[in-house]
Amino acid sequence: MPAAPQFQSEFLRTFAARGAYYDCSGPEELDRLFAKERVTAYIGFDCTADSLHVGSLVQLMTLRRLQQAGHKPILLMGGGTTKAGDPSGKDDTRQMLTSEQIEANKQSILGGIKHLLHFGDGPSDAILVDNAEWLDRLEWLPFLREVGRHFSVNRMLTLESVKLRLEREQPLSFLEFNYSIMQAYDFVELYKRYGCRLQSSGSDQWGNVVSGIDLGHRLANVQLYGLTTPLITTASGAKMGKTAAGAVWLNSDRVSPYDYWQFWRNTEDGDVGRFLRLFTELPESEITRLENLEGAERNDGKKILATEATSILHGREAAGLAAETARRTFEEGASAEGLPSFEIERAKLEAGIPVPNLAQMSGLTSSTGEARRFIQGGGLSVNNVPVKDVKANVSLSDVKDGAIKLSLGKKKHILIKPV
RNA sequence: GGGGGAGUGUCCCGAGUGGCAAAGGGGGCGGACUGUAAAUCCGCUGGCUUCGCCUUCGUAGGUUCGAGUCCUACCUCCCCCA
Repeated sequence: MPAAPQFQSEFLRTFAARGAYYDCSGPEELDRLFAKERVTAYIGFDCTADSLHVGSLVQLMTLRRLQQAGHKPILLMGGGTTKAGDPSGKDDTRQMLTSEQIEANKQSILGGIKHLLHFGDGPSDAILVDNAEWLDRLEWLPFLREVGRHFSVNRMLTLESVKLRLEREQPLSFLEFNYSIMQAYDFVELYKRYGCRLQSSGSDQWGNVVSGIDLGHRLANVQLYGLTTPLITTASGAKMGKTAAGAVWLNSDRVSPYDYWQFWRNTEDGDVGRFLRLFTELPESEITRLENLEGAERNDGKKILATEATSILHGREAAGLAAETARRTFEEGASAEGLPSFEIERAKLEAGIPVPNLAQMSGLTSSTGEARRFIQGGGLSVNNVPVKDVKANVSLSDVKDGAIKLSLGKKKHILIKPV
């Protein structure tokens, strides 16, 4: 990672101090620009799924910080680029999505991140645009003559995303090959429409950002800038936010605020300070204090990280609720109300249900076979007591305080409520 | 258009001689130890009405008591030639 320069402007200084800085085109000039005027900057997100996940959080935080520093963020939804598919970081061609799916994804993504930015007409209010607005309408030959002539295939072949596919002898369709041209075109289009001067992105998009800057010179005779953030990995080197259960999604219907809070609560020791800087807005002095706590006190830092990060995404109330549910569950061992629950007919329970079936029905395990294996490994508990026998039953007599607490390991719990 | 090669457990990579629920990794999950951490060790990592049955090796057929393994056609991809 390149060392961050000594920035003068408020925004870039904070950006770097928070650990979000990776690289930048023309750092001195961009710094002067930020010091002198309100900068319009954009970040694009593709609509490949119905929710973003924590991998995009650094980018979202960048938009938020721009806004807080009085600049103007543009949230670009890639309704158009998604129709091509970004080859970056993918071995295989993505499945082609229909326009309807893309539109539905877009709406869903927006719903999940609405707390993060303030949209409107004010000077530093965020703008929402969809690149399908212009990309959908392009005409093949005029586009090639106006824009395509500025792209050298020789250079495009050296783009990381393209090179990787070629080296691995993985297919790269012509459709995908055009992705970086579209992204470059977006940048110039946003300059023309909104005076956008800066594109921020993850470091993996650097090649595409630079293409946009070049195109700005050629089509609009303007100096555009790029600012990238580092790829966030955990202290043990794993890509953040991917588990077997899937990505840590931002939309609450995929990952509940409680589970989201838990995700941050389980941060490795070595990541606490870094994550507090990146994903919360606490002052540096407080972060320094938290990251220097020793031993078990480190958990205090993790709880604050969890609550702050959850607040930014889901609001302070939901975060507080998640924190309280976690406290009751882990620190008091109680069957806290806020845990996920599953309702079952009283009559069925009265007759007695084998534990593996109940685990499967409630969604705690994906199959009865899996539940059986967990029982054999001692990983499944009823009311905090490990189940010993695969054939064990639960019935009404196991109901305590209106529910049976079924647990998978120490962290996953579900309340079975008879109705 | 011609020639050569590849597609394996739906997380990924990858062995596989006609008897295979299919080696080995990585990743993930569970247990022990802890602090809801890391490291380490152990276990699990197709489904079910589980001492048994069912479904899996690109797709569809065929040969065989038996097919991931052999044959045929098709699909997708890679490489070379044109």
